[in-house]
Amino acid sequence: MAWTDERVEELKKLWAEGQSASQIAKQLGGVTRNAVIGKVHRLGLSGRAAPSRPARRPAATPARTRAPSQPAKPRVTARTEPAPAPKTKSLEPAPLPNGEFATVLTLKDSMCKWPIGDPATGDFRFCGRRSDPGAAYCEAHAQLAYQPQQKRRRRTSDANAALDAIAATRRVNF
DNA sequence: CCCTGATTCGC
DNA sequence: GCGAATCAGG
Repeated sequence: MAWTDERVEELKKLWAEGQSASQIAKQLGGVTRNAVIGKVHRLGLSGRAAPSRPARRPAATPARTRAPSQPAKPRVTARTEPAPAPKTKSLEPAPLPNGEFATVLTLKDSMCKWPIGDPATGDFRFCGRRSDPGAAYCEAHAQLAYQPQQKRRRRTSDANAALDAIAATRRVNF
């Protein structure tokens, strides 16, 4: 497509109306928005009302130095920090027989060993509820721990918190 | 990721 | 002169 007088006029009109380059390109057809922008600049009509974004330019930008041979653009994208903190919520409170919470020292074989809390911050204990001797967890936690593949499709936030706690425990004890 | 205009430069 | 590629930013 060539820039005939008519097309140029249409371009001027649409540009004056505040249409974006891509919109104009679409209406004119046969050209890309880049073509439109390029033409607009050549015609010397860049600035407009400001229908879209003002977006000020540093002007003196190193600009692009056409580098077809350039391997690739390193451009490091802001990295997201790993994990702030385990921060486990005690979804499953840890009741206790006497007045203390079950700790690694008081944990009995017949107690639920479901970890609760963050070992790193000290507020950590085990569920401690009754569990079948030899069984790792109480009935409630056993259900959380041993979920059928099918139902595990979507973990509950409780289960996730618990798993986090387990991971944290291992980090500390090993 | 969508979009915007701005710029450079091979054609 | 043209416009793809690229940039910088919303």
